[in-house]
Amino acid sequence: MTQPDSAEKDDFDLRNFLPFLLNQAAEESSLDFQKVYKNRYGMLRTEWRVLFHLGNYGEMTAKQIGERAKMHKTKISRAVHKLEQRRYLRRTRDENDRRMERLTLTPAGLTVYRELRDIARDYDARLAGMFTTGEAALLRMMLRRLVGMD
Amino acid sequence: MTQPDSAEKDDFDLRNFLPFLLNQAAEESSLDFQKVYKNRYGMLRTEWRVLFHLGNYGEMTAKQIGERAKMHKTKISRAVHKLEQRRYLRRTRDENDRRMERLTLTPAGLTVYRELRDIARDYDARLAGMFTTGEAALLRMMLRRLVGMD
DNA sequence: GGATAATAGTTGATTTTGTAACTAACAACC
DNA sequence: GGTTGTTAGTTACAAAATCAACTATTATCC
Repeated sequence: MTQPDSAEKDDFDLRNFLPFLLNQAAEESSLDFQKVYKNRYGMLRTEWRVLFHLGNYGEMTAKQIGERAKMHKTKISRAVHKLEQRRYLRRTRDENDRRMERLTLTPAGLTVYRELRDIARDYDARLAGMFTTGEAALLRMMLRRLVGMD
Repeated sequence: MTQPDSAEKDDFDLRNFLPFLLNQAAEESSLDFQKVYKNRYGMLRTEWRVLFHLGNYGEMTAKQIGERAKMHKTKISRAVHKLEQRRYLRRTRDENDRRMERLTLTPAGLTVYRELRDIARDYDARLAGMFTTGEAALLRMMLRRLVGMD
């Protein structure tokens, strides 16, 4: 592993490249939590995202979830189907605009959501525990800014 | 979108959940740069990652790349094949241990690497420009810690 | 030194994602 | 009020990721 670019100065360092670091961190930070909803509930990432949105925000349409989660509508469509099959959510067509349907969690879905939410909360605390309170707050703030949430 | 959990206090906020935020930020921050290597060189994410590792660190084996990039070996195997087809890299079997092969960029591969590296550098600067110098440094530090790089 | 286990990398089958075309319902415009 | 354009969501097909089984080579250990 010699530097091929030692002649020209290659001051670029992949290990500090933000998109790379963010991807690594995202991957790493999702892994343990993923095991829970995957092994315990047989859910995919797309599915828990939909579940979490409905649990956290309440009734939403597929469109709205797509906007908030930045997920493509086909992913959502399929996730909704799976969650419906498992009786975690119910869909009711909007009578004012019959193109869209209102999605809500069933009691069973809400139970699962609450369980996963509690685990998520602990998990988040564990991650945040790697930093001081101020640092963690700053981290969230910066990530929100990167995402355009502020 | 009413809060279904208003009875019990649901102080969990998906918008501040670190794994979610990290995923969003990673997605967002990869998108623009992805367009470059995708549209301009027809490369996949896996492929530019391998290319960047070889360009940035010099000669490596597939195994080593897998460890650093936390990519599964099948992904790497396929990415290496593609890059080889495009004559961006060359593989030579290690004579001491004939199971592995040393991967190096060809001059053509190095040229592409340098071009993408420069774009990456600019792009990174643009992202970092959303924060003060100190904040950006802290962000990188925190991400590295999350990834277990420190 | 020969059997057994481990390692580097590949291949094939399955699952998941991405892309584009589609249906159904509504909106806008003339 | 009918044509044209948009929007919500689905479906079909192609591309890519995941998982398990495989080959070839080296290491271990009796």
